[in-house]
Amino acid sequence: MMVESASETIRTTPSNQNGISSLSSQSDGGGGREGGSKGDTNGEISPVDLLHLQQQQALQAARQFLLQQASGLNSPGNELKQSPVQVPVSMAMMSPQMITPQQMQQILSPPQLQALLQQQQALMLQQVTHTHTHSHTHTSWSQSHCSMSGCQLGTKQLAFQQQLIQMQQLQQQHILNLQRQGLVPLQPTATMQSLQQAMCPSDLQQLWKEVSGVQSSEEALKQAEGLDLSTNSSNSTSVFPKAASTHIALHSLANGQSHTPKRDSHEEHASSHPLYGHGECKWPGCEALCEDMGQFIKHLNNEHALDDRSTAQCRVQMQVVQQLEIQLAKESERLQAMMAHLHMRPSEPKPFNQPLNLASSGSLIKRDSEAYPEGLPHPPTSAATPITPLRQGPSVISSSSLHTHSHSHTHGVGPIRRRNSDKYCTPIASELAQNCEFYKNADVRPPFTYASLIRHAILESPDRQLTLNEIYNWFTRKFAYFRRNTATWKNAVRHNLSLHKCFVRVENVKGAVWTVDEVEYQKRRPPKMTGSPTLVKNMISGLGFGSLNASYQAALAESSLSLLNSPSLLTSPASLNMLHVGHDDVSSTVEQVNSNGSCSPTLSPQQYSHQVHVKEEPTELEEDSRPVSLLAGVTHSLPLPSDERDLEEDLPTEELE
DNA sequence: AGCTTCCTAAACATTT
DNA sequence: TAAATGTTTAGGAAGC
Repeated sequence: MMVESASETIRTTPSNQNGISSLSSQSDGGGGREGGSKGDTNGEISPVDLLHLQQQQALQAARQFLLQQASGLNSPGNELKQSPVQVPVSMAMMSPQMITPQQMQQILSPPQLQALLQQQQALMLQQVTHTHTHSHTHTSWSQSHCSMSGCQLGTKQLAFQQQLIQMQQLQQQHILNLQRQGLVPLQPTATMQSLQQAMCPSDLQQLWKEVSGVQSSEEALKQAEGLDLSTNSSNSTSVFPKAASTHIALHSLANGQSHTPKRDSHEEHASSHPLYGHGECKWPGCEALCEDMGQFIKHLNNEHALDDRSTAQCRVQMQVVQQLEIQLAKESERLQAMMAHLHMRPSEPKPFNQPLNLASSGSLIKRDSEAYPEGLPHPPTSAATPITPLRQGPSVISSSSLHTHSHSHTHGVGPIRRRNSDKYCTPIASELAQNCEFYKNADVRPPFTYASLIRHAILESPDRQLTLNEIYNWFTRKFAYFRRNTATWKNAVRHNLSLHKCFVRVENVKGAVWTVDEVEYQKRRPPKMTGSPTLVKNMISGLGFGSLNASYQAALAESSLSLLNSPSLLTSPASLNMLHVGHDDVSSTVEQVNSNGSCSPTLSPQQYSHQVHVKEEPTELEEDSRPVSLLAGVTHSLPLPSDERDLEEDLPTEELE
């Protein structure tokens, strides 16, 4: 019975005369000695022992054959064919993870080999101890171990060390081979692609076949005794992913050798099963054809029940998955480093509370300032990281500073396009805060409009007013890009200051300063969403807000929180109005929600606008002195009134320059 | 296609 | 007077 199993096992492997011949000699000798060994131990061979012996013989034969086959499959340059004597097959039998070095070399990618090697070393040490204290009859089946069984521990350890050394050599050889074949890049870290290539299906299949042949004596014993090991078969099969399960046109060794009658465990299988597909069992190394789900389940329970073999297969599968995960982690780490190098945000998992330190300027953008309306996508991030899941949607796509030079005018200063960004946008403060160093040092155009930059510069200033020259300085200080083509962009700045109503020129004793009329700024674009809480909410929950990354959302949440928590907000109609009009970016959208959804009744923009003096609407207030909203900033250096602060959208508390 | 926004350029006026 | 500052117009590009 087990003999049949063994023969079938051998038969199902691809024919390899050399392998078989060598296999025969090996297993024959081993078997003979095993009998003697058993006799020495028990005096007679029980039926169970006989079964065990036969099974182990068969398994050993299969293993040796595989070993030979693996050696034969090695590339011609691989001279590390291993003599069977050097392979502690018995150890492999005892430890399901144990795979012959040749097969490892063929099956696993370098990182996998690395991990497996380490694990194997540990197992070997275990086995050394184990062998030293116990007499393992089943381990003496193989010729190699038969000789070892009579040796002292030191000899065994030496053999194991040789084994380890050889495995390491094989591993290196394997790497070289793969590199020669172009399967593995010359870099130390293989890419996922190379990993997949290295772990081609046939390799994995071999691995599984090998593992399928691994059965402990305990299992043989249990099988002989008809023990039911399948009680947890469903768990054993479902718990482990079949990430690397493969389909190979080879018949499974396992199919032929497992004759253990297994009880049907009542697995609850739906119409589909992860291990069943295309009419065949997808258990690693098994390709048994199953006409239907019922048959498959029966097959699963019979052939892949909870036993040592299945456990070993699961272990290998786990290792495969583990290795893949490790590899994934490495690659992810590399990606992070790459992105970090390119100043891409996902690479810099900054905590939200990261100080927004604009060191060079000596100014700090408070997190409150992240609520600034305005904003454009994170340029470096969006520009080159289509993979980042955090920044999808319109805000991501917009112009990036990395490509702005590609179009338009022949000058070095390309247009600052805002497009989508202005609508869903990233708060400029957040953007700048997180990439201030980038913009400071890289000659990259910020993806913000002149207007938004000017506004930000003004709002960032302690008094929310800047002279033209101060605005210039802010530009050059914050952006390396604006340290050249000064005539062009300065002209643009002046042009924007004059053109946009949102910028209010205020005469000062020392000259003129520029301030921001927030209402006008918000009015720059059609208030598509103004006053519509539903739309706002939809936007937030949907495309716009949902497309923001976590930090942005956190910033927005915090900004909205600060708004809600702001006593002045609740007491200042002007603030509410101001919030109400915001529409062109996320922060203002949030504010809208706050005002429309959770705060007091909204007031019309007009109610607020009277406090702000727009250029084309000079009023008596402006005539006699200056707008109320500007008074505080211009005439006093005092903290802004609460309404003013709210009006300015959570402006940073002054601690700048 | 038309509208809007933005950018760039430039001319011109005003202020320092 | 020159430079800085401010205003305005024009044209092109791009998105909607």
